[in-house]
Amino acid sequence: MKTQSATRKTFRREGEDKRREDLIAATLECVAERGLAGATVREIAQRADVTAGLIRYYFPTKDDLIGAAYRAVMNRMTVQASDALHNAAADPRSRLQAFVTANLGEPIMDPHNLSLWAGFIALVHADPAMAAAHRDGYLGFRDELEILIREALIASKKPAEPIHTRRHAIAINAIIDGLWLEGCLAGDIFADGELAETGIAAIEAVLGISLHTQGAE
Amino acid sequence: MKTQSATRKTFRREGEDKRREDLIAATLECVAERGLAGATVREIAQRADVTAGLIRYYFPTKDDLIGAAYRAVMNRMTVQASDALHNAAADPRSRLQAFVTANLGEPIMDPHNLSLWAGFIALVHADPAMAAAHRDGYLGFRDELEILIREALIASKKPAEPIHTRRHAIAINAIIDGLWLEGCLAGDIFADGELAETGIAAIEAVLGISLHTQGAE
DNA sequence: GCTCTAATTATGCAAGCGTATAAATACTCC
DNA sequence: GGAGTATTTATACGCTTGCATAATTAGAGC
Repeated sequence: MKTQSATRKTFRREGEDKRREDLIAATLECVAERGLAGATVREIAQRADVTAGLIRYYFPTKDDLIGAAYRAVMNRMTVQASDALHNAAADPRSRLQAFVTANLGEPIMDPHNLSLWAGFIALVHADPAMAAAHRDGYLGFRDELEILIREALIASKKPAEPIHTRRHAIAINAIIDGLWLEGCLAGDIFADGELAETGIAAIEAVLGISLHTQGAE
Repeated sequence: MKTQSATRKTFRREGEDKRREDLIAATLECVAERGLAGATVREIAQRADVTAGLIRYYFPTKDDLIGAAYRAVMNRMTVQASDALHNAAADPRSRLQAFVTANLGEPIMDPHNLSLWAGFIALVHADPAMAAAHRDGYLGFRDELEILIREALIASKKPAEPIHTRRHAIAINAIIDGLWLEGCLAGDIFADGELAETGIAAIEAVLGISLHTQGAE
């Protein structure tokens, strides 16, 4: 109907959570499409179908919104990878394989995610709070990986002391990160599933075990 | 002396190459210190001890300067890695090892380089020209790596057909990139040389050969 | 040493930015 | 259904940005 007043925008009052989520989602859209520089308060507001002033009602400053968006992305990727674990078989080697495959396929291996990630990483160096947030995320990921590695090694009757698993976790984390990077940047020059396969093979070589459930060494 | 006029800045005419280099260097300083957003024409000019207008005399647009700076960084890292090869022993395995070690140590593995790299990568997605520049750099690096791998495999009497070396190059490139990333982001949580060692060990496992000259399999 | 030109400075402009603040309005509660 | 309040809009301010352009000057060549 919007015959309300003359021109003033009609609106609905949404719950605080809903609005925050919408604003974060709109921010991510902006960053994905036009980079961090394209994520202006006005553009974000327009995408969330809201006027710019409202942003400040929910986020004291734009940087707070950006930071929240960063955490949302990292959290989303982490959750997606963990989901893959829940749907995986019980064998630890299958689980590790599922984890790696999930991280090296859609929707995690996506240029948009890289743009977001890179944009934030560039800020890490200047902003200590952001740096801390990032390190936590990184170590959390590596810890989760290290647990998977340990269980896979044990299932293959290989030594799995911390002295081994730590170094393996570092190396395998690098393999996943590196391949993720390559796939995000130039996914089109790789065959479908090639990066995941390459990653699995490399990890098998590093650990000296097979990740295919039957015929494990 | 500078009693020239009243206030006007005194200046010298520099060669075109010198000025371009200075401007690029100033740009890199800005990006490294305060991120891409901190690299404004005025800030860059100030750092190059020049007025802002001059930038446009050498670079049609700011994006051109940014692009040139990106290429300069990538080129610098590439050259530094290649330098390590020239000082390496003749054995292909030693050369590969030297290449990896160089990429996973100072001055290549440096937070500043990561900040620069990440800031630019964030733009790749939005700017096709930058995307092309990046892809060239990436493929160049991987090709160089693939040659080293092939020669190392041959020296160890292993199969070195393109079908093998391509996939190995992808995997090993990922290992190097991933470890480089980890080292740049959180170098302080690793022991000295730990990442390089980890990388060498992982690469040896992937290739199934030893990279230490004596006692090669 | 004068001249001429290319390199450099100085100044200004229009647009877009984040943020502040006051006015308006949708919803809640009695 | 009327009052009150939390949410939302609207407007404006001060800054910074990239870019354009005119005025100046350092240095080369004769």
